[in-house]
Amino acid sequence: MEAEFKQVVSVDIALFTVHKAGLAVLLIRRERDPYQGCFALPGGFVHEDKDADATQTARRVLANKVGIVAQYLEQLYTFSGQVRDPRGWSVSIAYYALMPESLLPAPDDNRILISVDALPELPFDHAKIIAGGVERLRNKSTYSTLPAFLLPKQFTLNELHRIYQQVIGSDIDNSSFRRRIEAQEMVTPVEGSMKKGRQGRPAQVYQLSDTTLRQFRNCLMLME
Amino acid sequence: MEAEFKQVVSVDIALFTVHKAGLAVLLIRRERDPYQGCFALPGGFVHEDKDADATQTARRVLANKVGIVAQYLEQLYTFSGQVRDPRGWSVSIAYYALMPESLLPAPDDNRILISVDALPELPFDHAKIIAGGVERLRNKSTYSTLPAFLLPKQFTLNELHRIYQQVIGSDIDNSSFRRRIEAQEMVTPVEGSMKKGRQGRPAQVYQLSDTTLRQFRNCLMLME
DNA sequence: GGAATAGTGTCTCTCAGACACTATGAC
DNA sequence: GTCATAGTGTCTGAGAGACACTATTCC
Repeated sequence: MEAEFKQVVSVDIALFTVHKAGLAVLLIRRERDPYQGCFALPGGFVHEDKDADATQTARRVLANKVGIVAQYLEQLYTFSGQVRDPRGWSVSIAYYALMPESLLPAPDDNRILISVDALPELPFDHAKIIAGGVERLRNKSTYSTLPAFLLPKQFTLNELHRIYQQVIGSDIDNSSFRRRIEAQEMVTPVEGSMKKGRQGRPAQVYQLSDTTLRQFRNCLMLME
Repeated sequence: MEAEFKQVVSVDIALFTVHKAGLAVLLIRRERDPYQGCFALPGGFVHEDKDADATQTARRVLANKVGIVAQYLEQLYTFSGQVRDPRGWSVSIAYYALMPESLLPAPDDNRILISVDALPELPFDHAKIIAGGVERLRNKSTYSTLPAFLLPKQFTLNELHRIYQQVIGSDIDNSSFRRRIEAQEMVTPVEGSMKKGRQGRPAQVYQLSDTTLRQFRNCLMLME
């Protein structure tokens, strides 16, 4: 009786990073049919026995297929229906994740970073997933420090400023940016830590404040 | 081989309306186990043969169990895992919907409206679904005309003002509110249509502008 | 000193909240 | 006229963009 209600459920993840001064997404070559050999988002089936919930599936896929633990992972939308997969009715729970490029394994023949402004044609709903992820990320960037997860844990304000501009794809006034970040106490200075570049004045090093990290965690907790 | 990957997938809907001057959600008495006889959100299994996708499942459930066509329906979050349902590993795609109270069937023994501030204990993840829906609705109310879907298609600005206040649960200055609504061209006046109350000056009748309706539709389309 | 990067001060314009005001109906 | 509801005008303060300015390092 219950068997007739069961569906194939998978998870797909748009992993974003900033690469070559712009927002990019990770694509991997598909090992199996359908679309074997094509580039697509990393994804996999939900396994009742291995995964406590779908978010764990997403973490398992990122660990196995990309070899990372994501700095930030958020559920995006669930796509479903008869036509999205040639194998028939299916459900895909889409996630997006953020990582600094420095913590990603080097791209190779089976794993590439592609600018979100120059995407090839993609199988399933993957183009929609990426578009939705970009929109959510850009939107959240206007009122939170989400792009900080595209940097290592410690960063300077100018690095954060640059990554914001690369995420939203347009310029932000540096002084307005600093005012906003500091007024909302989104970051805390790392005492005694200054970063020297090749030239110029050394910069104060910051990290996300406990308050900010707690907010991101609560925001996800509410839904899990 | 594929059978071991299949999951039970259902849809649950938090249907919001404004009732007794506050935001309320519809609960119906469960006809079957588990939790038979308890009040819970309307929901049902996805049927491959009847539903083109999960949003269609949501519409079918609202039609069958509540007898309505929702003015507004949006996917909220997908809950999954071993522990959320006593029958075992399951997936529930949660939606929220908005309706004017005047278009809902009268409450009875099996169908009640409960203030979101005075919820009883609820089965499954239903408390989380409602909390998530309330948060998304309140959040979207700060920058869109979403609460208009809690009113009939035509309304006066003061009716809209009242429903905003009831949704967010606090007062908004009337003149700021009108400025905002008119500046962003969210509504268009219905020519020659004035609404008389029992007393006082008659009010201009408005409806959501085509631009606004298109925006809501696009926002959903991106994800479907 | 100059070039490069980090960080600040200040002006202006816009917009939201507060709240006093006017307008038009029923009685 | 009063009461009730609809709708407007105006002041003020907070915040964003523009942009000129100072600060600290390497060479």
